Amino acid sequence: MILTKNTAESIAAHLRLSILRGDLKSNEPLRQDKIAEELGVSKVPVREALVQLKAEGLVTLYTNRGAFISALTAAEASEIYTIRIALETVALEAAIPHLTAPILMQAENILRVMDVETDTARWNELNWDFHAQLYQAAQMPRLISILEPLHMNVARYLVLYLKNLGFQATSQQEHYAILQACRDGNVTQAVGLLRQHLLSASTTLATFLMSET
Amino acid sequence: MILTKNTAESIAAHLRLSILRGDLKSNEPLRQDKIAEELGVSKVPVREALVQLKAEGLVTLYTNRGAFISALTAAEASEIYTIRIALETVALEAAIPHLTAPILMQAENILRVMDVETDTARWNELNWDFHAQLYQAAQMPRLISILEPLHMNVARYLVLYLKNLGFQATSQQEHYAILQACRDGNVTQAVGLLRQHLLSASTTLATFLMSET
DNA sequence: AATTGTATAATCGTATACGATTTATTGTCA
DNA sequence: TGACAATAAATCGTATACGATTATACAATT
Repeated sequence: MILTKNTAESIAAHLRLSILRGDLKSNEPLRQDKIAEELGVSKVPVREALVQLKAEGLVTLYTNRGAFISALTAAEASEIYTIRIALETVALEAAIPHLTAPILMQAENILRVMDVETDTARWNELNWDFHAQLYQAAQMPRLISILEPLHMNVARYLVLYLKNLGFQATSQQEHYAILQACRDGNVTQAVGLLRQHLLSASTTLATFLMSET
Repeated sequence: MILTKNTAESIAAHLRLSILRGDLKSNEPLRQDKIAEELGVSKVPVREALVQLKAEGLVTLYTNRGAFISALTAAEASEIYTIRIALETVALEAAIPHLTAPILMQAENILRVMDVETDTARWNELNWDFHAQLYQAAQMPRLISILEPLHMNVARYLVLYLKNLGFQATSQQEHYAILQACRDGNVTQAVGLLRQHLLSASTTLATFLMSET
């Protein structure tokens, strides 16, 4: 019943983290033999992992040419945020009635850790943890499984921008505001704040991607 | 640059169609050896196809136990429709300003074919073709790639219900109404009609899934 | 009769091997 | 020198083989 991680899933998790952490950059080729050798496995599970990552949009597969880290255009980033806004507002709206004290406490704890986290990649992970912590109360696992790869797709670019400015500070203010609205059970305000939060991240990323040629 | 269909993708397409057409029923096991033998290939590409279908939610993989056609509970079906409503209304809204005469014509042609189509499985495919025809004008490929498997997940159950009642007739009326609103460029009405259209399908499926014990 | 244990069969997961395709390199000719 | 063909190298895609895991059948025990 429990699905123990097999080799392919472990490889996928490893590659996912490498992409999120920026160790693997956009358009970089992922050589099956090389990955297999590095991890001490054969190509077959590596290929299965790549198929999985392709479904998540993190890599692009070209037949007989191999796998490459997907690059995001400004238009694609904008599309992802449009989707995220549509889905995350639904998730939060559905979640708020089911938020309990322990959930809110845990969400706040994540924010407190983020306040003092200096590693941007780690901060990025915690960022999603905070959002996911709230959304999971909606009891919509498929919705979350759709959101997760969308988040990762933009997060790996945002992480490059994080160190630049006061993005993290602004973001944290918005997080605390959203959390407070959730505590108050104010659905309209919480959803509105979340939309603004995502929109500001969207424009930040858009300008960043534009500047990159 | 062009991605020619490799063996795994062909197998995935074949299995997808078998699931949609109801040849493979819920909870039915998918034996890798059997599929490989039937299609005259080895297990490796079959496994890659199964990983792909798992990502689409059509099959569930248990480690060392194999693949099974995913079964849908009433709650999961409801969740899928919640997601679809959120995304498809966004898609239609974004699409309407870009709808051209040829697109509208093609959409109407699909509806005309559906009017006289007796094979429910084929009708089901055309149903998605109609919606996708409109959505594609939104220029949001990732949104459509998310919607497609969601549609297939519920369509394979709806097809069982189609023959029963005047579901198809009602559905077609709604389709024509949506199309007309699109022609008029009336975004509010089109989106409202679409929401109603999906909601009625959702309740239809919910009652059907409830009746199945 | 129900339950536990064991042997056997079925099935899965992955390493290895090899042919097919693409990419890089070299060499030839205008 | 530059374009282009031929060859070599790298890489991919898939079949085969085999150990590992799980399911099944049946005997032994309580």
